Amino acid sequence: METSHTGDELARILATLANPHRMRVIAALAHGRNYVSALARELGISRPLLQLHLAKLEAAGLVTAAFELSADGKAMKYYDTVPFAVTLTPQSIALAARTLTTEEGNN
Amino acid sequence: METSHTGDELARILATLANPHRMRVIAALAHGRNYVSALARELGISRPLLQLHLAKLEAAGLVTAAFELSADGKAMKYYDTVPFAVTLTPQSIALAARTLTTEEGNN
DNA sequence: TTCACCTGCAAGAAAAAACTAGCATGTGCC
DNA sequence: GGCACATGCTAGTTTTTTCTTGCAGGTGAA
Repeated sequence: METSHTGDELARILATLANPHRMRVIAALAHGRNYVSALARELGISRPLLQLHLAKLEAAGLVTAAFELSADGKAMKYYDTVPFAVTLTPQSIALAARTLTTEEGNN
Repeated sequence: METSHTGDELARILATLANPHRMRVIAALAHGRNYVSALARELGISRPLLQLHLAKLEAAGLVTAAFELSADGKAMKYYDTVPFAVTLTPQSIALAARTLTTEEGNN
């Protein structure tokens, strides 16, 4: 299920996952999709903060968002996890590092 | 080769790997061990900066350091990669998230 | 209309990470 | 001694990330 990532993509994925709040978001969504207000209550964090983290997770391609109308006509934004599988080894890091574009330093 | 990590350990590993310089350090060391001054020249970064990154890599358990005397009696600090293999999936993240200690928010 | 729920956004404060510059130590060699 | 190489550390700046606060919009139901 995993296309190999560029160095920049991998760096972004790792940076995104390396955050307690975002790990908990992934954990919560792994149990099933949810909309942001309910998720904020479940995790005990403010909604703007959760939206920030969800935006980063979505930017990294780790979750997806979908609008849906609830039974009573409210617009709900549902988030769900994207199935991903990334294996980290010194070799996989070395391979990804070849495609890093981050400024000057090529090795 | 991988003992399962706590949430905090995993977060630290990911945060450590999510940096272009440190990815390049891993890549360089994957080819073979090296000492810090030579490594700094190879990567084209300042030695203090490299030392900072090496310290973080070592703190995360991704590289090891060993002192050695060169032929002409100079003390050299050699670094090498530690073989690691971490697989990231929504499920593995969810599992690790259970052991996060980062303050208040338990889900 | 008012209340309770959903969404979005942005400005500013606070905290953490990255990076630079500089000085210290020691060695062997010319 | 002076030069070239190795190491270590720290103080201060810059940059990035995180988080709060507060406001905007919308819906349906009492």
